[in-house]
Amino acid sequence: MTEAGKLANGARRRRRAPRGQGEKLREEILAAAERLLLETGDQGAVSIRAVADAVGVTPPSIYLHFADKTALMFAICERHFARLDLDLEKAAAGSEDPLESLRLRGRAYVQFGLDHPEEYRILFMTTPASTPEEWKDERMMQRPAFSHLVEAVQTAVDAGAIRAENPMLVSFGLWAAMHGLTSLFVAKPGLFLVNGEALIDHVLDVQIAGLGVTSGPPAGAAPHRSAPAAPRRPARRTALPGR
Amino acid sequence: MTEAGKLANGARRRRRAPRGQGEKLREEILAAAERLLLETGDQGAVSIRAVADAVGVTPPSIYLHFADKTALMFAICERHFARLDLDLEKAAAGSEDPLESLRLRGRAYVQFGLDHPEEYRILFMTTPASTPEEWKDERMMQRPAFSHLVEAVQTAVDAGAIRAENPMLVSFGLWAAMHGLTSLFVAKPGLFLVNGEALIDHVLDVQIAGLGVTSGPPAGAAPHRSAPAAPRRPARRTALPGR
DNA sequence: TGTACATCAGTGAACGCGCGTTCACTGATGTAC
DNA sequence: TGTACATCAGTGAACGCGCGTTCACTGATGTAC
Repeated sequence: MTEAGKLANGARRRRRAPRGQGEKLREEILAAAERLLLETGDQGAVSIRAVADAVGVTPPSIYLHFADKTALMFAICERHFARLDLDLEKAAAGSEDPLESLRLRGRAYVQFGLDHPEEYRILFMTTPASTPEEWKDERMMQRPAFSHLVEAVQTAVDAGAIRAENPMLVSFGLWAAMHGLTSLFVAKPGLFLVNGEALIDHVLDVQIAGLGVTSGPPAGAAPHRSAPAAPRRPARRTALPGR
Repeated sequence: MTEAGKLANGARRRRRAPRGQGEKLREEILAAAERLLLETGDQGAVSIRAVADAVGVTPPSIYLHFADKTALMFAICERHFARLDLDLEKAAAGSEDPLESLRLRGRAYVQFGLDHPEEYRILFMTTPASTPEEWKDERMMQRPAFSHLVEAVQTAVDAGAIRAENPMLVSFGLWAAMHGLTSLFVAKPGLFLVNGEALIDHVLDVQIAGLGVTSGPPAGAAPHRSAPAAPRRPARRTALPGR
């Protein structure tokens, strides 16, 4: 039995919310869980018990506001997903030029991952097995963060800044490239021997330059003196996603 | 108490190895753990107990051959890392042309991730906190799989096929791009609405084309009619890895 | 102004689970004499 | 050829742990009369 007014860990117990304001605890739980996620940098360390402790409340209280642990984890992500879109839109608005706008978007994306590594991991680096229905697979593509990217690509295509027969494909490609950088930063913080900023710039340079040249029929594709453009090889059959 | 000759799960008990061949169990453990990892697709499901059961042996026996669970997990990866390098080298040898060779390398990389998703996850998508010393950070860059990539890039530069002031930077960029694709395939198998093969080809096209154009001073960088090349913006200060 | 009562935010204790790991031990196999 | 013994691959039982979740309950707060 713990001393009255104290929790197991010795922290002060939270004051009970007045009558109509039970919803306040929900917010406190979310905030505490978010903080834990960032501090520990470990999704596994964010247990129902740990969150309850951090809020100053007992574990069962969590269930007054969240159906189960998964619901809690994804409530956190819901917020960050909305924020990601906001960040990207704000960054993209930084330039009128479609290409530069795409660059800004790309940089903001990586920055988001650096600012919220654990959330990024949950959103984009975890297996769908632990993902609730509404977060599955295709549903993610219909989120604003992605559809806004597709629109931005389309804008650049319309302006003639990049050539694209298929804006969706280009969007996926851009996303994959930035995600590659971001997820490596997140998973292996000490990995890159080169300057991180320079690497981001380089990847964006290559993307932008490459998109101006290719992604249509490979007409004037060969710049500099280079070997002849590689022939499209027949698709190797494998367990690839997509149609 | 379980029936003699049976295990808890009812599976046949493995025959004890003859005198000098205790090492055989080590191989069997590795094989079983690998199989479990692939079947369940869940690193968490591969427990010491589960592996022991699969081999037909009791949990303590595992400790005759591996110091702890981490040692076991990374012994599995050690094998796959070696195999990744092998796959890449074999694929790259498929063409004399430096650019095409790079493409083949890239495709083989993605293929490796598709063939061994859980191992890929452990190698490249997990946090360093759970990574033993010799797998940390920079050490990974000294592995053959990466140094071979750097050499391949250098070869392409020497042939004049791509322009690169810094082959290391280019290698990281290529790796990041392919890793982006691979890790999304691994983490979100149903995510991509577009054809997977086409996406891989597209990303490679963009990379190769972009590398021919940029990565030096952005001289003749603007193809087609496009907005003027974006000025190098000053580095935003943040918690970026690298120097 | 006082009191009985309904509401509801939260508690306390316990559940069953699977985990990694340790420790003293067994018993078949091979060897020395 | 027979027997005592050393070796060592593997066992059986238990340890303590933290986890997600459930259930009957409490007690401060506000309201009706």
